[in-house]
Amino acid sequence: MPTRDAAQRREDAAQAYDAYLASCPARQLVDRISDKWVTLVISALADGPQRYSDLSRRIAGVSQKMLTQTLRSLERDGLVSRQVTPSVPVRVDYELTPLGLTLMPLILHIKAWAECHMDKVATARQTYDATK
Amino acid sequence: MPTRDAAQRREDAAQAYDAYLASCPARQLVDRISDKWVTLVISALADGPQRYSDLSRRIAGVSQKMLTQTLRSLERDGLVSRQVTPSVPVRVDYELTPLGLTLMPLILHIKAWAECHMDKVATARQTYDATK
DNA sequence: CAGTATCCATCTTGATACTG
DNA sequence: CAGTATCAAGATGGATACTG
Repeated sequence: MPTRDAAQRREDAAQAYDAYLASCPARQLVDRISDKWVTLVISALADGPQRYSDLSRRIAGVSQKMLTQTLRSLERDGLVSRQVTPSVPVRVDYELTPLGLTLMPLILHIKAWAECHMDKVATARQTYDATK
Repeated sequence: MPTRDAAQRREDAAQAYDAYLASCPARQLVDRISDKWVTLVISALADGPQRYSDLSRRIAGVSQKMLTQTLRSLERDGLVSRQVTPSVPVRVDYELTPLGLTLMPLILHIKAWAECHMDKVATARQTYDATK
């Protein structure tokens, strides 16, 4: 009789994996930019500081909840800064931080790859779907 | 009375946004690499062809369902090829396609950025959480 | 203007069991 | 070995209503 059954081993593997995930910086970044709205917000802010209402207009289709949530998480990660002007009505501007700016080229590279190769991906999909 | 109420306008915006999403190649790519397992599978395959069982062992914590699902989607996108050897028991090897290989440098860049800057992100998170 | 709070549908994920 | 099928649970996101 083994000291560990299959379920136990699987649990161990899952825990080891979680630890790996938690310590893997690339994984964390991917989790970050993989958010549905993060890249859109960063792209929008690439043109300079924007007000909350500007962002919600530029990123059509985003709900207040998601926009706020995305901005909060980016602010928490130090990628975006938030500045409140206590006028009436209140005005809030968002801006990429220096750290956020270093992430920009990365997103541009992704865009460039996509623009070069996504047509091939689309073709591959059609071929695959037709074959299936 | 306006010809469109607020709900109507929001719906229009959402549809326009969907159309934008559907036609935006960068968006599609982000959707692709943002998958929880895609980057891990591609990283694993960076070292060369791997069998299904090898992959499931290297990417500890992935369920059969998710591994299969991820491999299928990558195959569909033309990023990974699947080769079946009809022996007994059957053997299946997965390998990056030329297209998949062009995606590699991108992922390496992401890794490089992460390794350089994620400590700052971690610090920013701690500061934010402490302030809050 | 710039949010917060709540509810609810849906999508995703994983555990489990079974198969050629 | 390399899957497929099914079901339950948690995460996700959007609609809606309200506020300093």
